[in-house]
Amino acid sequence: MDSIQHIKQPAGEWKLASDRPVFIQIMEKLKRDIITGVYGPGDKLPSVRDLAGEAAVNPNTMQRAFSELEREGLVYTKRTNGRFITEDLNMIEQLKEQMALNAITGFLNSMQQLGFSKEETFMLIKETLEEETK
Amino acid sequence: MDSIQHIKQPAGEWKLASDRPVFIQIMEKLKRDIITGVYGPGDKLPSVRDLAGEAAVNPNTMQRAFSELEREGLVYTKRTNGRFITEDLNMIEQLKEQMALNAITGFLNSMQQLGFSKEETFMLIKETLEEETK
DNA sequence: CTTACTGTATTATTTGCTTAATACAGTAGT
DNA sequence: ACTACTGTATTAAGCAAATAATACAGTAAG
Repeated sequence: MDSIQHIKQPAGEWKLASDRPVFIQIMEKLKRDIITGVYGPGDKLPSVRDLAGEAAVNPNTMQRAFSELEREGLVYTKRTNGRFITEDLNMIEQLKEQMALNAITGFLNSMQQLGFSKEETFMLIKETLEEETK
Repeated sequence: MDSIQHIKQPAGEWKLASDRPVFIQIMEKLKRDIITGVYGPGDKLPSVRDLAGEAAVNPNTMQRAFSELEREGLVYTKRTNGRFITEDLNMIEQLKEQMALNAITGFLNSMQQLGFSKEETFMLIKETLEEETK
């Protein structure tokens, strides 16, 4: 068994922008990966160094993102063994609902600030979705 | 006529977050104010110093926001006299459409990244709007 | 002309994010 | 036991954003 090593899915790209703190963008991506099941409950995560290399950031930056995620309870650490996704299914579900709610209210607020009424916003969304389905 | 001075609407609050560059947030707010008509085409804007005081930021930061807006053509400067909103109605309309499009596509992307289908997203928006109207 | 206001420019300092280069203690597999 | 891997900590450096304190030239109003 000389280490085929269960290579995990690259889990999408890491396209990190420079207009916001990188460690926050990393947190957001990892949250999405948890929500969408790229990483399942209890799964072991790649090491800080590996992920840092994959995302082309400094290990310290990746470490910081994980520290925050751990503070929020989404991952936990086995001392010198590795990091794992929480097994609290409820927490994951709540995370998904909360992020969706944030996206929705944020969007509606933005549109309101631009002067669009609820009806107008609704119609624009409807049209956009219909066009994309074509 | 001793200057009642046409005191403009405070144009909303300045709630600036610390997770993104302040000068960008200022630009966004001013764009919204242009779009929604808080500042009309050709209107004279308050001075850099006044706005900086109102927003509780350094005059340099406000100046930077304006420099960028001017680079984009949304405002223009009369040397030592003041700054004015563009009179190009077309440009303002395009700005509104582009910001709306950004909000919409950004939102739809976010929801997709969270694992929601177009149908689910549509239903969630619909429900949210219906609840708010109650 | 004088005064008070414009936008603009300059220099210095601080703060937060990121990178870099190490180092250390504990664990797993051989 | 040895080796390779964990997470973690430390120190130094660089960078961009923001603040602060000025200064200057042109305009408008008295």
